[in-house]
Amino acid sequence: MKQVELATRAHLDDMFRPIGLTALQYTALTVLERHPNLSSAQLARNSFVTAQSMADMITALEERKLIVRHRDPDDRRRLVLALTANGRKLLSRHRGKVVALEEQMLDGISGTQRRELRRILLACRANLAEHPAH
Amino acid sequence: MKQVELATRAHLDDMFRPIGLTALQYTALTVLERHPNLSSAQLARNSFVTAQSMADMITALEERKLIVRHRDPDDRRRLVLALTANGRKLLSRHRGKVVALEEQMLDGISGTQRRELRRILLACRANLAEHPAH
DNA sequence: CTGATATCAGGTGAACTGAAATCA
DNA sequence: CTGATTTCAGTTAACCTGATATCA
Repeated sequence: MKQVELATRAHLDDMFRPIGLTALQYTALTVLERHPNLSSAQLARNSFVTAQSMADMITALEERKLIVRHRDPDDRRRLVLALTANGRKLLSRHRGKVVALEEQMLDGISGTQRRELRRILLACRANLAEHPAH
Repeated sequence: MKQVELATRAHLDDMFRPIGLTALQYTALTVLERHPNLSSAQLARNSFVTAQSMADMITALEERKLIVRHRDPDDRRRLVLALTANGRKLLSRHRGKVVALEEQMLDGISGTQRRELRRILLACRANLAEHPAH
């Protein structure tokens, strides 16, 4: 599992190095695309990392003008995240290459098996979250 | 994939923190158990990392007297790795807990599906290694 | 000479803990 | 007061590149 993740990240890092983005930053953007108006803390929980870990990435993406943050008027503690037009443009510009990489990784694996893989990974994640590591 | 790996490592790190071992160090020991007499460079390739990255871990394990290194008489460049009695004892002492964690992670997933998962992960790794990220 | 192994030195990304401020 | 969010500061594990020495 780790080796697949490592290899995938190396490929993605190569892909995004020319535009100065890491694999994880790109991934965070795609999460924000699917789930708009998350706070940094929610995004961290979604990614199973601490709020502090997520903060660095958020700051970098904000400096690159790919996301913006604004206070939630209903809960003034929360800083809601949103993609900018720049962020959306960047995603659509690179989506094809990322899909192609996914296709390379899953070459020879049927649609049924891909759905099975997805289901099993989600189950593993849930099973490990039940008795959290401390 | 990354989240499952992260959660697994967090659990393993908690499990081995009392004896001052990281999850990856434990994993390296299990690899050496299954494949005795590997060199550090072979172990690195096996794990898809550079020889330099592996070196730190090897040094730590040697200092802990869990492995020993000795020159291969047939090829005096190679430093062959072997588990010590201490290393083997440590593995057998903790195997049960690690198997239990694996069981927790795979709870509700059938034997057939587990074999499928393994096969797919190996295929993904091979597919990503074909056009390496330089 | 080329290529593999090991090692030394230095650097980075991406996670962590701890502590403090803000606010529901 | 308790609990969630955000932020500041410092730390760590586990990677990396580059250079060098040994040896097949």
